[in-house]
Amino acid sequence: MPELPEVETYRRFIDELAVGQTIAAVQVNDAHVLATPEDQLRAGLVGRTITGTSRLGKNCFLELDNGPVLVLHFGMTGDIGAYRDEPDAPRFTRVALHLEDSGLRLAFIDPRKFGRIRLAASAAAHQAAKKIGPDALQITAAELQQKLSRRKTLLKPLLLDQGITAGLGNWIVDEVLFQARIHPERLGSSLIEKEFKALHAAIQLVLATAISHEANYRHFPKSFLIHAREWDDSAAPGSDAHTFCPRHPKVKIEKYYVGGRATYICPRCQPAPAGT
DNA sequence: ACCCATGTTCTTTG
DNA sequence: TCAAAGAACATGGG
Repeated sequence: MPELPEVETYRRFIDELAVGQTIAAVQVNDAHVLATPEDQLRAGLVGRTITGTSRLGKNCFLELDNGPVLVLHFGMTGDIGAYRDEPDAPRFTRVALHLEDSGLRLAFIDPRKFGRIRLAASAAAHQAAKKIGPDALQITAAELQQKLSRRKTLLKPLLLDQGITAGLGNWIVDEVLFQARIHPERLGSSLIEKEFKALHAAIQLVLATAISHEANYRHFPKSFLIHAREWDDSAAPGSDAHTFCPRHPKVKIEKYYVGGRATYICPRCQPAPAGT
């Protein structure tokens, strides 16, 4: 789940729960998710007060009263939670921050352990170190066009590249390209100005919609492609209406692979580029 | 038992 | 140097 809208939802949760709180202890259940050595992490966190939160793409930052930030990246299966007593700890809690004032524990949950927790000097320093581009909610249409228009690479991998713009993941890129009516295998350099505008508008639309529903895609509008994907294999036999294009009730959504990632398109809305 | 999976990063191949 | 595919990571769930 953790693409930009999920991470923004987590950030808001953390902001309400943890800002103003002092970290009493750092509980490490599985050091695998630590990108900063455990002793350094503990030294940097215990006794510090969380002063605020921010987000860049899929990264969430907890700002600390002495300057550095705690960076959370949720990988493919990361989540955030809170609990009071250890028996109530969510399954797969890998790290927990004990909050001094409320007595709550903030849980970093991650079954598959692709997520990472680290300390960085600042959000900007982390952005530079990881070569992360502008946040997908902040990037302008002109900036996006400038970054894509000289690239002879398939559009879908370009949009997934966090160095171009940060926060778009596999499901969202498919949704964005569907809303913009652009095929994922178009080359960046093949788009015309109008298409860049449509692409930028679609990014804004999809992210704003997802955030407003706290990333609960089951509540997304019927005009969204995601229903074809999510319910693809969970639908009862015989009820396959959701596998058709929201705009073309007789056109089946197609699934195939682009850049190794499962990709869903409407072949009518998103015509393939010539030569494929 | 087998196959798939939301992300990132490295390796290989062309 | 670039583009694209594949693999690796670690594990749960269908």
